Amino acid sequence: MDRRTSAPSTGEALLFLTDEQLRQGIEAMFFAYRGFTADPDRILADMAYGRAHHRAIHFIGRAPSTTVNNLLNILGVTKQSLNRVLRTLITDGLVESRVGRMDKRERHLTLTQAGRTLEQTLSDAQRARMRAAYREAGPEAVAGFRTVLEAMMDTEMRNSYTRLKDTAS
Amino acid sequence: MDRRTSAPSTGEALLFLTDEQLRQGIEAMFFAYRGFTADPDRILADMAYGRAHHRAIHFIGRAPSTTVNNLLNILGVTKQSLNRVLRTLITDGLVESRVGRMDKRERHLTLTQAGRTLEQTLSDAQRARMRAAYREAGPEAVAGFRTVLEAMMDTEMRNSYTRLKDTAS
DNA sequence: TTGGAGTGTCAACAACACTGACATAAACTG
DNA sequence: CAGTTTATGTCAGTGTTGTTGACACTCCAA
Repeated sequence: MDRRTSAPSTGEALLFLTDEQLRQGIEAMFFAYRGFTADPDRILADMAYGRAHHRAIHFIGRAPSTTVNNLLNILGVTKQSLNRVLRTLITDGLVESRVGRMDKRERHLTLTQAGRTLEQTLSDAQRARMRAAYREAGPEAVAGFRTVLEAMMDTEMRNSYTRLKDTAS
Repeated sequence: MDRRTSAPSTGEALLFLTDEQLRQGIEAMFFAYRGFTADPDRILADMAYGRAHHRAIHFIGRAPSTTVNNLLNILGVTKQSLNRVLRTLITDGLVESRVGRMDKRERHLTLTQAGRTLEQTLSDAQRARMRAAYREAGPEAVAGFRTVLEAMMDTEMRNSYTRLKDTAS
């Protein structure tokens, strides 16, 4: 292997990473993400929905009764962009929007039964691919996979990610 | 909510993967990919270019003298979509298009000096993040990361990926 | 009461993907 | 050579998803 170590200033091992190694990682992310989204995209193509709808449905299903603002932070888009998506989902009866009890400005978003059904269909497809990849790679690889991905996130995204992970029970 | 998935029927290692574990992997991909593209996106936002230009520049720089058709296969977009991007890059003097010697129907694409400069700027930013993530995660995690990503790709993409990896030397 | 936060909406626009149709030149094939 | 296929370019139209900017409304808190 072309990995060399030298006297580290801290306690950590000092990793020398060639541009070539990094570029392979970059390309791996590019090609893998295409596969990652391919299955839900195929399903959504037949409906009037796209990837943005999938994301909204996923995170509403994940954290029911979440507010619009919370969803905005997770998705990292403008409220105008999210609103367009939410409006279609609400009028199509996939998402329910309830005025908050405490703070009546807030809207709490929950999947309807139809929304849960679609969410299930989409995530079944995505999980199937993820499961196959995990099985093929093995548990140690999966742990490494998760570790690198977490290190690659921006701080705020890592916070969102961790918060979701911890509220999972 | 600790539903177990079915076990593999063959003699492979028996991995029990809960829906929750898989969902965390899905969300990790989502958040990490945002970070992955954030730095080049920021740079490109100031110019008249977007992510599509970055991808074209990356793969032309990676495989100089590649043909349009080859690039189409790698990027997985329509020729109309790619052509729009290539046209701007060529007229802006970042990419050179030469008629093939053997087959004069083909156009061979190469980065100009200006193109290489931009490519360097963009990939420096992306590599910096990748390097930081790799260092933080450690070599075993990196190996696992790559293994899982490869397993997640569609077959054709994995072929493209491997071909690029092997021609790197 | 005033200021600000949370939300919804309108309009305009840009990036990037798609389909469909057509044109051109070169290469291949019978 | 004639006909077909391949590689590429281009035009026109459309859809999804993102952006700004502006404005209105409700409600909370100082």
